[in-house]
Amino acid sequence: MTARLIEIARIARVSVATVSRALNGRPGVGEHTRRRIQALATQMRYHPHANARALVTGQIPFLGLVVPDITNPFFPSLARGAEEEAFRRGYSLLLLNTNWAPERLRQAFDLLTSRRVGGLLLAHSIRLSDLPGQDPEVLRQTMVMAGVEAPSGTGIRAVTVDDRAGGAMVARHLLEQGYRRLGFIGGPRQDPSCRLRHEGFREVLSRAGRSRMGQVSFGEWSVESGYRQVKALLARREWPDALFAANDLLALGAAEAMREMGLSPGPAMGLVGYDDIESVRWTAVPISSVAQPESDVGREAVRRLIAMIAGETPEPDVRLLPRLSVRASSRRFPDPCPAPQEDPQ
Amino acid sequence: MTARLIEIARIARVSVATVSRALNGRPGVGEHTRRRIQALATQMRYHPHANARALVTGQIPFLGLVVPDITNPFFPSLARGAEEEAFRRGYSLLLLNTNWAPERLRQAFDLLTSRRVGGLLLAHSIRLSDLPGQDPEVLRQTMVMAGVEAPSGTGIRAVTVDDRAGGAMVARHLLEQGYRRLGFIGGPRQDPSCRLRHEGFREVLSRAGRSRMGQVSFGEWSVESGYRQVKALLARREWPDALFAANDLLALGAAEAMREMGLSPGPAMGLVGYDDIESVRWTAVPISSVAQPESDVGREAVRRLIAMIAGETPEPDVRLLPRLSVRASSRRFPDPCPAPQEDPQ
DNA sequence: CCGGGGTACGTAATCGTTTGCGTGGACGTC
DNA sequence: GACGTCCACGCAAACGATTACGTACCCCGG
Repeated sequence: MTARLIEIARIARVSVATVSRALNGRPGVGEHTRRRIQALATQMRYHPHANARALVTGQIPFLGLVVPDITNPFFPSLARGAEEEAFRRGYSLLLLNTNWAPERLRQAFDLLTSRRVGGLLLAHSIRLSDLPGQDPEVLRQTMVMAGVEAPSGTGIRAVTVDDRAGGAMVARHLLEQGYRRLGFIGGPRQDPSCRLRHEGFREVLSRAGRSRMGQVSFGEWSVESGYRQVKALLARREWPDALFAANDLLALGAAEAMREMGLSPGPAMGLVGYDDIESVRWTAVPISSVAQPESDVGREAVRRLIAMIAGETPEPDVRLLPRLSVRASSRRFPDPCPAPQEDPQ
Repeated sequence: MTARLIEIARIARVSVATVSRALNGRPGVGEHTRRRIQALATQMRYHPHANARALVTGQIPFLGLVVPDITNPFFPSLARGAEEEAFRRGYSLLLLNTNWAPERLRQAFDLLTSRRVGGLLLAHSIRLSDLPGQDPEVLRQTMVMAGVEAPSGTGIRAVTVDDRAGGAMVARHLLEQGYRRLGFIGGPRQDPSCRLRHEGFREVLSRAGRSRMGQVSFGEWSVESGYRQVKALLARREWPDALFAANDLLALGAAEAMREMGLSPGPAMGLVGYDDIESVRWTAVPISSVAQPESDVGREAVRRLIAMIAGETPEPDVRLLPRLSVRASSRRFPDPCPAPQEDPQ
């Protein structure tokens, strides 16, 4: 048990009000007694009771981070950035792993209404139907989307990554490397990320001449799907000479399919993935991939959320830029000036 | 703003005490008024104010999970298991990422003294010197180690994974596959995990005949170190015909070194790693590895922590068993009866 | 000598619950 | 008809802080 305010007050022969003022640096306390009280407090190992303080001030020093699956490597980095920023500002971060269960998503909002958290960071794609009977005005003031678009029309703040720009980067890179016909394999056709990555990719290609666009195919976000899509693609007459896989799982499956056809990613057929997960560095031919600034997403989202809770108007929404990690799977020419070791361990 | 007890009370024309009793299912309320109040509560969207309740009951519905780096794939799985179990029991899980800074570790304990959390899950190797001036008795009642040994002599509860058994499994597997001289490459010599994995490995070998033990070497937990250790090993006269890398980063480096020497993991030279991170599935030759039951560690640790907080005596410490994922890097003979697809995506 | 203003502190209300204790009425028993 | 029991409910004190307001005192100017 740590000491209470009242115990310090009794020993110092003053009222609790004075002790509170002294320790919080508020005016209205003599310099002498202030020192005396502070000394006493550290000596008695006083720590303010966070709950009691929260009850009266109305400030809740907790933020909730809602993720579908913390095991997915995108989220730990996001969590790391968010946690760091939150702690710096005196907040603690709650982890909520919904495991994709709508039920768990509801519980996350309950945390808001039961005042366990002061705000919510949603790194979880949601539909409007997932917000049943929540006051939209409240949501707008206590929620920030992190890494996903806000449901349209809700006016909820969001910090996202520019998927369209990512897709465009890939297209430009592949063209620069001299690839001629660029194919695309994706996840679910209606998934926003998938759609935007595809659009960015396509736009660059159409500016470079329509003939550059190879086959396009969609499926799921899985290794298996990547494998199947590539197998199907390579069964046709005309092959692309490079592939953009809209996520790294797809890319891993694609690489495997290519290998089985006696084709290895690289000069013969370029391959670029998306997300830059660890695994793509360790395939037989390391796979190029678009890296997302997950930590920054977390950090920026927290900054906005805290500002909103404090009643300030947060900075406007941002769309952070991804970065392309070029590896052997999409290098047609040996690097002219060998860059300083891209993947140092 | 959600409704308060007092507002419900006014409308129902009863006292707050009655409302509280009605909603919490406590006796002392007539069946009729109880229904009336419950109906009113749901209609008015009442949610109890967790903080206020916590203040009077003294129960704090938060647990802290302290990890050095959530980005390390061991911890998300642990966090997942812990979060799931905690939520099931009505607790929320705080994420504390120390980033290895002792300063941040101190802050974690402050959360305990300032009553922000009711207990701490430490998935973070610590020394006694990291617990400065903490009352050891308090720690024993509010902390559980998860995945790491407790500092000896502290009597702190711990849920760990049996590293010695893991090492032994590897040795037995390699011998079964017909490998003759087994080498070992490790992380820091004084690291407990490294030491135990080595001991388990060594014990099995010495029972199988001293001659089975090849070279042993230590370094750091990194790809780079694995690479260097293997290069050094293969510079000697007598080669082992299989290697146990005490963690997967080392194994990845080892595989790379072997490849550079024109040697690929498999029948020619066996290789087994430890931790079973995603990346080892995607190397040119997929690498066998010892998988740890991280989720179970988290879950079991939470169960014990909650029991302790509730004043019950928790179940005794456990040492969970790891599981070996056999892949091509350590298969000398083709699988006689092809098991049902080990790594389905 | 009186009054005004500033300083240093205490008193008490407040945040939203839970809970021990008191009380009035209905009901049953002798 | 008096008395004891129970039940359903209200009253008020907690929990541990913050903070508006009141008050005693000192100092200084007119």
